[in-house]
Amino acid sequence: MTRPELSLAPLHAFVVLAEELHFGRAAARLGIAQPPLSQQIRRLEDKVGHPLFTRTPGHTALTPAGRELLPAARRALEDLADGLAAARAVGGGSAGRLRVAFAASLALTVLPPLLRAYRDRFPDVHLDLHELTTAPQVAALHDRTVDLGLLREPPGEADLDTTTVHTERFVAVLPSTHPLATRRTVPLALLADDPFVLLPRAAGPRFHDRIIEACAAAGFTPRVAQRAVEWQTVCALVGAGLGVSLAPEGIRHLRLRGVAFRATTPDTVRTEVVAAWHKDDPNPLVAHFRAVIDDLRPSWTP
Amino acid sequence: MTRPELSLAPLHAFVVLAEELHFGRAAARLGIAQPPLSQQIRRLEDKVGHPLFTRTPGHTALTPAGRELLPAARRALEDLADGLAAARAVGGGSAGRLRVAFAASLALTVLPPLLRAYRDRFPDVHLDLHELTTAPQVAALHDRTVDLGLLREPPGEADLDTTTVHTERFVAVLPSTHPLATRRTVPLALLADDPFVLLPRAAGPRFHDRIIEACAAAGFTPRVAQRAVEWQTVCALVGAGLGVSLAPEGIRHLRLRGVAFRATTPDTVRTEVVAAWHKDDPNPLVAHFRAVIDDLRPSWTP
DNA sequence: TGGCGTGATATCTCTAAACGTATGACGCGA
DNA sequence: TCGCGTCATACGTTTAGAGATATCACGCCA
Repeated sequence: MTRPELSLAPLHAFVVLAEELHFGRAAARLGIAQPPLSQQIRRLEDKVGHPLFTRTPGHTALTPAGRELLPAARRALEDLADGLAAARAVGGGSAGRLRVAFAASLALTVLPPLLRAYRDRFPDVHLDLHELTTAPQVAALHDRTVDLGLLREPPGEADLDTTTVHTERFVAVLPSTHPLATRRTVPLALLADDPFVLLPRAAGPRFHDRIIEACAAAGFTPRVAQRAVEWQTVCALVGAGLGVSLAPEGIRHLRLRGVAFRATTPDTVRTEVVAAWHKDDPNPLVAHFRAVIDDLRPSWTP
Repeated sequence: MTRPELSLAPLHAFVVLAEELHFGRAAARLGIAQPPLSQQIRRLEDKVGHPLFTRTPGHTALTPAGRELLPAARRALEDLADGLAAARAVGGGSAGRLRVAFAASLALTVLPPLLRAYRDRFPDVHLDLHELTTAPQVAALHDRTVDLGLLREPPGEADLDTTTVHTERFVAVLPSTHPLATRRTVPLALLADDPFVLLPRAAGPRFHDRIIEACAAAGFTPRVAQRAVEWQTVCALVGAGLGVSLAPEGIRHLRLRGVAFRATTPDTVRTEVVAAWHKDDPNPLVAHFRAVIDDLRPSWTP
């Protein structure tokens, strides 16, 4: 790439003159007087080294050299105008690409309204969605393969900022044949002797610990009979009678046969859905997504 | 087309910096000090309205907006560099398109070496060749659908300039059975009583008149028994015994069976092949073609 | 032949910005 | 904690060129 020999202003004048083929009218369209236009064209011709127009009295026409330069000039001007507009759109956050990771269970609850609201406001932003559990999300945020993550419980990493999207109560997941399934609400302590089906702790340590804490507060340590990586599987195992479980309220949307979801007491035990992003990420799309979260928060936390 | 908001110099700096991702090295490549580069980039960012680079100590990187602008800037710079080079080539006459008309009979004689020499010297010039008789050539030169014409006898038009490419003697075209075919040279006067086969006068009035004049100088007016639009046909008709003809020496190349070409006396009667072009045509390709004609002229006029 | 239209020229002003030197801020690694 | 690398800032100089007005040159047509 070599140093540019021309400037855009004279090239614009050139293009306009090539369209008008009349110095007076072209100057008017450019909003300048006629002499400066003559000068600009002359300077341009000096730089090119050859005349670009033939000026016969009463008729201005392009020379072959001018005809050769015209399409290039036009393309360059259009490219730059388009590129500038695109850069502004991206810079202003009204266009671009935002990479969002989310925990699988959120696809049933907060994710759809969030995406719909965001898309309504920024239709020119392309969303790359990645379903990931907590640990991979943190890693992805770390090496910048993802701009924003939606996960259960704040990850507590120094270089990540978070905001709460939503807090949920826990529900007890019971086989429908379970004696407690006849009650509307289940005190946690009554589950002390049941075997538990839980997610592996590594998938989301903080969330897992929250469950253990809740049980501890109720006076027992859950006996884990089985682990499964997805809520779908956890609930299916519960339905098969392998045990009970504690799950965020949103899991109710799964509606599996043979599985009952019951509110638990005390209802002080809650779990958070949070958004996380790289601290000081200058990407305006991230800020916009956060704004959408802030706007929607009241709508699902009554 | 709207007024350009950017200039090329800063865009060039932007592209170089985007390649180097290092202000010091980019400045060195641009041949300037580092502070001016910082300023140019800052001004550019001000115009765009958003940062184009993230400057974290030890690392300079493109922002999404910068990534968006980069290809447009690169394309614009390349387009203009290419366009400028092309315009210069065309303006300097080393490239472009030259439209040449020629009389059909010249395709056998002067045209091939002329085109070969021209093409050797200006390989990037595209030649549009049109076979036309004299009158259409003059018309085409007039409305600029042709840049240069090659024809027999100067057209004598006020707005056309001409140069002689070549002068030729006339040869008698005889059936090989004709009594005069036994001679090496044929005095024109001996053809006084033969019927003539000639081109239509309208195809090239001056050339036609030249033949009539030659006969008049020999003391007779040719009796035209037949007209034909092409030399090929004229000679075929002569071979068929419909008469004799007078033709420029170059027609010998036709070499038809049953037709003899014989030199004529007096040899003062000659015909000119001329090139014609619009007076004051600024097209350098025309000038170059004329130069090639001038260079080649000695080679075929001994 | 004298206006009219068109473009070129002359001259002046003014500003943006290109560039340099000197220096400051800041994180990072020894 | 002290350099070092890296980029930003401050400030001054210089220049290209964009713009204006006034005027000239020239062909054309009434």
